[in-house]
Amino acid sequence: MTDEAPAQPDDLPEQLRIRREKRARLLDEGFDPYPVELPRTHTLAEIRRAHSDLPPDTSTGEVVGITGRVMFVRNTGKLCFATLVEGDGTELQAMLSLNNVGSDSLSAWKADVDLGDHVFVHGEVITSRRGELSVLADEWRMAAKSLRPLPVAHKALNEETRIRQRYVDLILRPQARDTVRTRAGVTRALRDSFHERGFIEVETPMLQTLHGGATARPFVTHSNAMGMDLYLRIAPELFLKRCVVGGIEKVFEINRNFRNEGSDSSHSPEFAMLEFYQAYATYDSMAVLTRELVQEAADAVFGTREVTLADGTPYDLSGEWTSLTMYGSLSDALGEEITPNTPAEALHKHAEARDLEVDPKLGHGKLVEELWEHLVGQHLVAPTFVRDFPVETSPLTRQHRTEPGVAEKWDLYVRGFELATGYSELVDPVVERERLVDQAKLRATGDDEAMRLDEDFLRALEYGMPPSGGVGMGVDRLLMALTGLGIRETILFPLVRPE
RNA sequence: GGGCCGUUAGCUCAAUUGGUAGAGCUGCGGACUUUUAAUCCGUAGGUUCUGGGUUCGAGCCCCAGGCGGCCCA
Repeated sequence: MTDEAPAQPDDLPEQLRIRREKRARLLDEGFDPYPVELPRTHTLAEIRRAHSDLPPDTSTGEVVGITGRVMFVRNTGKLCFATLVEGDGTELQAMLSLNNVGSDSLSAWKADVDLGDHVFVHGEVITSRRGELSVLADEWRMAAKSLRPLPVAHKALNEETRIRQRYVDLILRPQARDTVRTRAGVTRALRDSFHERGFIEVETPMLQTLHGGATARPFVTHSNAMGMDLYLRIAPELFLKRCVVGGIEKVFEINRNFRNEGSDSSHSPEFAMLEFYQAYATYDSMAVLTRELVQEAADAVFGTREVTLADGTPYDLSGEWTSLTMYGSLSDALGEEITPNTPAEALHKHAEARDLEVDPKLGHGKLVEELWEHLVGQHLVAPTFVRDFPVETSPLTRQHRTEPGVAEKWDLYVRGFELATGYSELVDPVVERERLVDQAKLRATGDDEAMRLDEDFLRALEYGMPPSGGVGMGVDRLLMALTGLGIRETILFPLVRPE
């Protein structure tokens, strides 16, 4: 007798112990609770499709073998009903009668089958007297015994359990299943849209010796073989630009980024990112392409650009989307003109006047963005492009062709959050080096989100990158925009602390 | 990082001022050959997140911690 022994069946909660006993009893009686193969002839959906309009109390003469998870059981003395469900949520009723399966088999059904078990049922397709399409069993077998009771099907599971045990969420909640399919439909639609336009999909490194392409803290890991630290990428940008240098003039990547930050309703430490670049495009043409991508995804998944969000409210993604400028809309919000020449002190006073706490060390560019986000961005509901950002916070973006002090960069806002960002890319290697040297200085003063100077990236630019447009769009956020769900619902298995 | 709220049976939730921890569903036993979250009768199920403290007595009050949610930075 040892204290360290793993939990014995006797120590388990009653309902878990009983299911283990049922499993053991099946084995004792010579029935495999987890058989390798079962003679399934039809999916439940196939039977529903083939017999969609049978009147009540009909016998079809068609004999089938079906499988499904038992979600409801209604046992009576000599006639048992069970609702079977398959993975996509299709339900079909199984009926087991004393006359057709015999008393031993019917008793075994009542004794051994629990909610959540996978079962195989062989029999004739019929409708019950109430008209329910059913398979009237002449034989049943356990397909996979479930050892854990399912949570009550008609009460909402709490959010933590839904995320920690997504498999249970998927079993119980149709919307959890729908979200998986919607997400797959969206990534497929994105790829289709790119392929139709002649873009090539690439996969660039996630393990990087130098992180770059965004301002964010990276996750650091270590390569034993190389004897050096490596970074999980915070963005694919610098590699995709190397692709454009190399002549892949329409290129995209859909893959994971990692940022060493906390999570909330719109942030996750790992998130799916779409980036795409096109030679001889500008931030104007890329804005059009971005809108088309979102609209085509809505078409493909929902068949409409006027989508319905999870809370039932409509959201219109159709037509042209409005544009405004960052400085212009911020000036309107403050009631005073703000330009790239407005001193940081004046911006700090505006922040103070509005009880917006900001780091006193922030310079002009970050202050403008903070103020704009707070006063304008988070209130934008309809899809809106906000254009022409401060140059100093946009180190990879080309200076505006006519407006001094701003960069040809837009952010796309949807329902108050940033969905995508687009640039006319900075391709002059000399200017790019100056910008990255400035970032390195910021880094030296303690800004650990500032960019690193990537000599190989600069070398690539020195070979000549054609004028290009580029866009990054959060795929999880695209799902949020289309469905109204939080980011932790759009990600199948979000990061959670261990229990 | 800060503030607030939550954490109780397999699941969803109660529990008055600090005084024997309850319900529904689930489970278990029984009845029932047309049910639809079947119904009816009976019955079991608890380290109240963890560790300290106050008290005659703590699910409840105090301290520290874990996990989660919301708001703020």
